[in-house]
Amino acid sequence: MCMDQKETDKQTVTIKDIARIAGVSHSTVSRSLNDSPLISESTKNRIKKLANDLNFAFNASAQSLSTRRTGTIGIIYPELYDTFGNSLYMGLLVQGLRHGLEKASLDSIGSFPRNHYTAESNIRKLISRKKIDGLLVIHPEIPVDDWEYIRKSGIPFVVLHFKPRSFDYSWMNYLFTDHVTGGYMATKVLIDGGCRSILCLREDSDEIQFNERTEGYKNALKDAGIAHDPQLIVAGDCAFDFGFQAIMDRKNKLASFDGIFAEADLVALGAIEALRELGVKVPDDIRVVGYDDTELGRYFRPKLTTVHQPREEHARLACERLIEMLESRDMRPTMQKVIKPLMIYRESG
Amino acid sequence: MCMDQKETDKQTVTIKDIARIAGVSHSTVSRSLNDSPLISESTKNRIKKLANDLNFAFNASAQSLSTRRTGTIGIIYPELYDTFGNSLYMGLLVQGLRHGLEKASLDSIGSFPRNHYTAESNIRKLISRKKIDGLLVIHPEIPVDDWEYIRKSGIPFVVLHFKPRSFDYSWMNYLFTDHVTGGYMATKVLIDGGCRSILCLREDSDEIQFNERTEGYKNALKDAGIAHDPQLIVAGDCAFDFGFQAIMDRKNKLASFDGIFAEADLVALGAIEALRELGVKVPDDIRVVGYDDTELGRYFRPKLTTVHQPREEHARLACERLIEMLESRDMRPTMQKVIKPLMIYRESG
DNA sequence: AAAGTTTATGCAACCGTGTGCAAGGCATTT
DNA sequence: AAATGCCTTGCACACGGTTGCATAAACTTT
Repeated sequence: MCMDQKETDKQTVTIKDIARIAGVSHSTVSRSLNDSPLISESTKNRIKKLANDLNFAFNASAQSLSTRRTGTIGIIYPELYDTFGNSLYMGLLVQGLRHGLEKASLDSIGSFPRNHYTAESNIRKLISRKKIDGLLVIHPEIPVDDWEYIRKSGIPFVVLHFKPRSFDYSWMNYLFTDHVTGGYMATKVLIDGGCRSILCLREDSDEIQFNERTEGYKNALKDAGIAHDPQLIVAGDCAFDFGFQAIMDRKNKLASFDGIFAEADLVALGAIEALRELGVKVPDDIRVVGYDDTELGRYFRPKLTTVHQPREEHARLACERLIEMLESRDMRPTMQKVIKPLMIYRESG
Repeated sequence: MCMDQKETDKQTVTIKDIARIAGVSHSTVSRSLNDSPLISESTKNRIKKLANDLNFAFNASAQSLSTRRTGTIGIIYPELYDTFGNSLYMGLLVQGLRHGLEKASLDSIGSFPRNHYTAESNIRKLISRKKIDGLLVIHPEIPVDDWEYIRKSGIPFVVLHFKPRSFDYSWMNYLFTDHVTGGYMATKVLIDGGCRSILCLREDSDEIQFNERTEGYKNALKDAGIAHDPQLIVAGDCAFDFGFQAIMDRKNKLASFDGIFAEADLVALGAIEALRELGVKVPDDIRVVGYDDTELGRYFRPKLTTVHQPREEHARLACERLIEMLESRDMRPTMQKVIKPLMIYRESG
């Protein structure tokens, strides 16, 4: 009597349904839809048309179970709200990765290394439960046992942006930025602009990338024959307030430096704001160079001279290599790139 | 002789392996690990211990195929790089959602509504292929046919932040911000501060949320008995440069307004920068109020007075409702919330 | 025309897990 | 001692696909 029930409850169509309607076996349907050369063109076309008419779609779970391919990649990246500058950079990088994966019809599960609530390893869970085919890792703090697990699992992966600390990455496929060169270039800009005493505002952590930036800073000074003054290196957390406060703390000895290398754009902007309030002109009195080339630096006046990390290129290359690994199953570290950053000359430095 | 082969190639352990080793059937293992009351405590414990020793993990695909549950939620959200302000807001919101889902052991696939390369609908694909159990939608531009598809599919979902245009959302579970009130509050702050001619810098689109903000602006003027001057509403794309340029374009008639309501923080900051260059004091000469409470406004001087949207609360509530729907299968729109934003009083307005 | 070859299809097993139902074992009841 | 009932477990099928192998049909070759 009531047809609604049947209409509404209609299960989604499977290859068996198609097989029944077309009067063939479900194997034939499977092969047809997968474009197997074993099936005649005429049958294939008939089946394909039918599948299309019925709005057929493969059941991803069933297909994965059978093929051992999920069509999903895990992207491990840090919480966004750490620091503002990073959050944007990270967002854009992940965005780029998503696009790269999309091109190959791959979905992406975004995740943090550890579960926020149970301290369980999200990475292990995704791998062991076979939810993903591969991994893109962008995180400064992957625990050693997770690295170990990733390695043993043999899952294809590419590491981006953050060099693993306390774990050997020489066998991995990776893509980093040469922050030594970045720090060097930034400092060089200041030196070339006539600065002789350069304040370095750096992140207060032993994250490799910041150490490298500082190393580049020191190298540039040395090459220019400028004695390195440890007093001029100040550490804090990479945020606007650190830059602002660092300058305010020194308002009575502003003459002690004539340039500032801030290891993050946001810190540079904080410093500039403080200088402005103190009536110091940037870049006329003090030059300032940032790092990261977040959109921020383009907006504010004076426009920020900064170091650009080529995130689009990073994202593209990483996806390409990962997809290659998925297909070839060849995990050898054929991509170990350390990309040189780019100096963006604007007004502040 | 050579055991390595066997050790290395060891397939992942399945419940059948456990069954064989424990000398029981795989059903017993399945039931034990799922804590079925049908199995005796002693057997359960034995099996669980064994599973643990063997590092067993369920195969997600197999489990999904059988249970029709993937444990994965799709999050549809816009490209990050649209406008800077939005990108950050979006990132934080998505972050909050991830955390909410994590609490219930749900993974999340992030996606855009349309594939960037093939113009195919990512939403339909995720649903039809049964890759996800539910959907969190944060996007101003979901195509009508996608909405239609979502509705027919019967999949649980919650809409956040963007009211669907050109599609009836009265039957959906949603969580929006009351931007009329937001616009009203922002404008009221200016009026209370003594402003009588308020420039409104709005997004040049017919996105509902911006229309609402403008509506609130008009309402506030009306309530204050101020005649509304259409000349004072200027549209542009919500970015720093729009705010900057809008002021620069009016540098000869700065006396024609004494307050600015910018419908996005970034626009407000652009305007403030322009005013600063023109020697106009904020808030002494002209008051400025922004919208969104992106971290930006906290940093720059004068600190931005702005309208805060409670994203943490949005994220939490949305996840709770979605999880509830997943469990109860009751899709009725019991959550239709329009949350009032919060005025953040700082220095600029 | 018979044998051989190619092409197209179906059968059945498999991927790893969940679950209704039957059945065996044991304790309790009559 | 037989009947009853509960607790525990296994069997077998289902979930929706893929794929090796057998086989049937069509086409060549001699």
